[in-house]
Amino acid sequence: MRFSQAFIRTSKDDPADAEIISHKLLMRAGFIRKLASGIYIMMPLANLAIKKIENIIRSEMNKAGAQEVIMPCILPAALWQETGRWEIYGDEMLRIKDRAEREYCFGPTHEEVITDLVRHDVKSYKQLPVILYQVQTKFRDEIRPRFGLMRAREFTMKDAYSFETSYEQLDINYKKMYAAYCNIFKRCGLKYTVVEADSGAIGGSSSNEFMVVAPSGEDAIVHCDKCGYSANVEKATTDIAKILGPSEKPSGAKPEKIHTPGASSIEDLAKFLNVPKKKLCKILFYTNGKAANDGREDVVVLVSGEFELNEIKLKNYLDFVSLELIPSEEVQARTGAYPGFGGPIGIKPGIKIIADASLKYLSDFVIGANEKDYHTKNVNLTDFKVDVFVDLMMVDDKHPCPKCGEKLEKTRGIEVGHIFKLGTKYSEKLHAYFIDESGKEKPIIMGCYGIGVGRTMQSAVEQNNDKDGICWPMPIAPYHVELILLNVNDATQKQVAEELYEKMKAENIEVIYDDRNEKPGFKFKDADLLGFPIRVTVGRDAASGKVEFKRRTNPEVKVIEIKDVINIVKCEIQKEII
RNA sequence: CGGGGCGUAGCGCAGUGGUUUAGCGUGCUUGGUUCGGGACCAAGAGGUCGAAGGUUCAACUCCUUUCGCCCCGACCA
Repeated sequence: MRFSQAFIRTSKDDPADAEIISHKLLMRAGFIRKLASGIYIMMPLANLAIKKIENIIRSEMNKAGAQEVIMPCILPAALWQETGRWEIYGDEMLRIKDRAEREYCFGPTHEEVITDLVRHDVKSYKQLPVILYQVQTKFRDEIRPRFGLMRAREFTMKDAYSFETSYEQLDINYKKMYAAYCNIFKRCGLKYTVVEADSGAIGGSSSNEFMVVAPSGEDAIVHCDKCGYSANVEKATTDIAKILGPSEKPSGAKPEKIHTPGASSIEDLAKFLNVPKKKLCKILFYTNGKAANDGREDVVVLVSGEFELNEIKLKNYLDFVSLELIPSEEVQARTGAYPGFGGPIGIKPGIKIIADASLKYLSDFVIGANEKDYHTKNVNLTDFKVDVFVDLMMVDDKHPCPKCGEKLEKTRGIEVGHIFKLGTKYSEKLHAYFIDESGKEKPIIMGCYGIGVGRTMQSAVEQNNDKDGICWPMPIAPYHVELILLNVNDATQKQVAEELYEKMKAENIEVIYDDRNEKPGFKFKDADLLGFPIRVTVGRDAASGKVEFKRRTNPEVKVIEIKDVINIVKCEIQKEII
């Protein structure tokens, strides 16, 4: 491609509405343009990178035995009504009507469609297992789109779905997809980590997220360098026993009210009583936010004073659409507890008491007495009723790894891929059944596997840039080589550059040739901003048969013989494309 | 949806109730000089000041409504 003819416009200024570096760079370098909030145009350069990512994905999916299909974007309401998600999906689903007032949505995901397809075409165990995938546009009406392609409303997703006759088969396919995903992100040149994730609303027994490590990531993750344990904080846990010590037998001492004036926080109380936080119990009051006459549900939550509550875990456990703290002035009336000095003894009947798993390690602990300025000490689990114990603690980077006890590291990540074991959630609702060897009808077991394509591209930029611009990893770079003619008025330079350009094209080298009549500095700045991995500069040494060779990420400039250019370039490209 | 901010030339921004012709930088066009890290000179083109309504002798400026965009939160793969 000749730069002079390319549809590329770069800018010196950061766009006003971009916040993170990758968004700024993609805008400045002319890769993407915003059409509306969360809706972007892929310019030619972005399209080239996207297509490379898609092709890496395709090759790995195909290698893993998956088959590509293309499902529609416009999906009829009826299917979604069958699974109940027409209502559940809520405002995030973009709904439309046709001229006959028939309802459709713009597909936010495709479990319903693919399951519908399979229920019609698969009848026998002999047709299973099968993995189908597509690379296609999704629309999710996000409450708050942000950071360019990171959280767009319209975006390209590779979504795959597996169908099996047994959980053993599902495990095999899940592992295949896991491995394919590792290959995909590795081949894209990304530094990524796989974390245990909460399967959340989609359900299922197991779920992993593929995270590109970046400080701007929207997800917090913990990682253990020693054993490799990695998890989203939504899901992560720790070695509670190691922190709280082995559970001791209750001493037998009777619960006793103690005066603790003004000590309503765990901090104050620990100081006032001069006891470690792990001898204290924290109590919190949550609600689903509904009105009293409209299905309101209030719950009491207990956590060891040593830990913070992880609201995401709590919300997922409760399956509340909304989780809110009960306003402190209403706590007493609604739960019977005294805010600041609340305790589980004396809670109104009917209010569920949920305890973090850490409570099992507590004995003779201190908790509020439901009376102003009083706590109760020597409390044990035998002194009140807990409805359920659930893992609700929030992991911190001072906590030990739940698997090996080493200290956990906390980082942030961008979720570029997510894989789930779905089980029979959709097959049962949509009646996607098969006949097994013994002639029995059974629901098909399913898995689903997604990759955000645009997000993957932007993550690559987020992870590979410097003060001058983007540094594309070779495998997904829109062009491998930028060939720069420094002075278009110098006949020798021009001839050398033109010949090199033609030769590179003939050798199928992906090259963009900066033949514009611009000053050298201007071209260098553009080249750095655009960030193609190899720069070949035809300048003053052209007369003596030499040009310059430079890698984007290496400041060193090598002067090489013109006759060697093709070989050197090809060699550099080859060694970085897996 | 709550809180905050912003809509003025392609982009980034200034600006003011009373010079009737709305500015700066950059980008764009033309001519010339330049040519190794975003050159210089000159001449140009480009705006219903987001939209609608109102107040006023007079509105880009004040008021109301509305649309759009960004940030924080809630929420979400």
